[in-house]
Amino acid sequence: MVDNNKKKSLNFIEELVEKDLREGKNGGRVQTRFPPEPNGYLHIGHAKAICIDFGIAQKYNGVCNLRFDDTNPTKEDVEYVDAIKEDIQWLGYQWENVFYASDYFQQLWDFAIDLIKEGKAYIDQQSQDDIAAQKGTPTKPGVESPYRNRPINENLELFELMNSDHAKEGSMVLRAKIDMSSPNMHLRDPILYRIVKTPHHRTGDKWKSYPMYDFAHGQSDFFEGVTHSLCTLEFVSHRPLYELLVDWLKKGQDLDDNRPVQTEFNKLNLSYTLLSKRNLLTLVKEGLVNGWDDPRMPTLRGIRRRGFTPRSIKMFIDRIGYTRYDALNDIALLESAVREDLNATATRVSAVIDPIKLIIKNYPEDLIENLEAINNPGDPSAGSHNISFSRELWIERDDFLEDAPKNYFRLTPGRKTRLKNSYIVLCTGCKKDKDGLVEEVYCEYIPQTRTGQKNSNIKVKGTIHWVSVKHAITAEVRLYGRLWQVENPYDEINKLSQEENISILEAMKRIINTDSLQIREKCYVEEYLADTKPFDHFQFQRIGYFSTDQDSTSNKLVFNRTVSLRDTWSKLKEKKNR
RNA sequence: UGUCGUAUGGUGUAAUGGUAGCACAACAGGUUUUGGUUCUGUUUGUCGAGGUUCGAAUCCUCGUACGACAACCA
Repeated sequence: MVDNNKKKSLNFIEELVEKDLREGKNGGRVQTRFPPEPNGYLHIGHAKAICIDFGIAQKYNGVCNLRFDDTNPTKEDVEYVDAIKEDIQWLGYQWENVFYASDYFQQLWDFAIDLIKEGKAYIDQQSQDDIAAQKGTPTKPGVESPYRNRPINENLELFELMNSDHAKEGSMVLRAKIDMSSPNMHLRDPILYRIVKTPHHRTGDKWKSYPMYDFAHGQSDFFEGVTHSLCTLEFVSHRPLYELLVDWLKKGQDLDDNRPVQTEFNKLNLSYTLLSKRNLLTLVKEGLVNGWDDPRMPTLRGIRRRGFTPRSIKMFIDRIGYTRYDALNDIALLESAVREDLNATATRVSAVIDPIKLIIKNYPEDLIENLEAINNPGDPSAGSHNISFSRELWIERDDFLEDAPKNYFRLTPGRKTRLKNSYIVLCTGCKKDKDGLVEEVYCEYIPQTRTGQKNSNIKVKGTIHWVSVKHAITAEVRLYGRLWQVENPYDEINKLSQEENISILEAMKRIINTDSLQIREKCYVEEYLADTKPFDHFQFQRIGYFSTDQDSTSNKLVFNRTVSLRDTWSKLKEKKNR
């Protein structure tokens, strides 16, 4: 254990686990599971679940298994199974075993037969609509199905039929006989099995009927020996059913020992971010983004491509915590976490993303100086690398202003500015085209002011970065902004589509930020970046943190902006303008 | 009009009947060859009304607000 004086307080789940351990429950065993349905890519909301599922097991010397909840073949695919595994491992977690709910299809089927024999389940042959209508509403009790008291033998026969070639989708379902007037909708004779004729990605066409989530989940937990079944708050109302089915399964034996207990925590909501799987699918299908791994997507693949690190995601999740309050977390918290991580680890380089030429009039035409650039000022062990300096440099258009206010610390005629790692220069003027757009900026360097030289300590307010024109490598830089214009896109989309009677897609189009991707094709980066590999992280000094894109090659470098640096200067400007 | 759940600064989260603390954000200042980092300081909070108690964010009562639940999805 790390010796930290500040005791970090436990979240309510850790407290529960410690209490169970103290009381000797389950023989001191802790077992969790991460149970995704393989029907899409994992997103940052799943990361929160992954961190608690695997984290609890790690912390309490337990086991965490990966279980694919693959009970609906119409939505699932192996493609997702592999992607999910990769994403979990990228986050830095490793499961003990991989299980599939489909491994338990036979056991579940046998259990269902037991229930039928005990008179606890029956076949309903009504239409979907009729069943829904009889279900009542949260405030009105339901009505019992006319098939509810069908003889057991008939139920058994029909259940067998449900798994035969003669089964017709929608013709019948198996329901639990519980209580149609329960205030809890999930207890109003929930459907246990339905007929699905789509082949399953693992069991092929062996099964024609598949268990519903509620019939598979708790039982799977029980079969595996899960002690702590952690899930999100929307399953709170499923818990009584979960418990009832486990009771039925255990037939009253050892009721309290080695029984999986469901505990719910708040799912992740992030401002300006959409995390609904359905809606994300729409984004991809409609081409509103460039695939699941688009750096604007909240999928783990998107986030990774954007340049976020596993550590930053864990830091973020650790900070927002686990509670039972349905919070909306500020995206700024995630950004601050990645800045903190990258600030400590990213190599500082120079890149000019809105170039304009700076000519040092009094510097020899063909002189090239080799200068040293510190890799990370906060970490001396990170070392340094070389950069080339010459008469013509690329600088940011922003870093010159012909008519500057007095608090502007960069190039403006008559003022001195430091060129990072190099000389102090005196700005002398610029050349403009016929439209008044600045084409070139001129300056003179001041001798003996280079880093390490005798006049290098002259006080200058501003320092700007640069890249030598002769040595620069052209690169493409992709800048990302928020994908959504509103703080809570999910709510807004639903509200819009309801109030204005438009489709979800239409509603999405209304609030999407059409300016969320800005591609800068002609940027200049220093030679040091020539052999960068995809997913490398850098700080482009004075601009932000950037990550090499997966499409980047030595012929065409491509970088993604992960997040900008904190920028008190532009904040200052904004305030003035107001 | 039911059941369940939740309310602590702008956001999130601690305090487990005993000094309302932390992170992010914001603001002010110092350091700085990144208007970055870092350091120092500041502002802002217990949903309301009663009750129990020497003492309540915490326990009780009644309100209020918000969220979840009516897929042959998970």
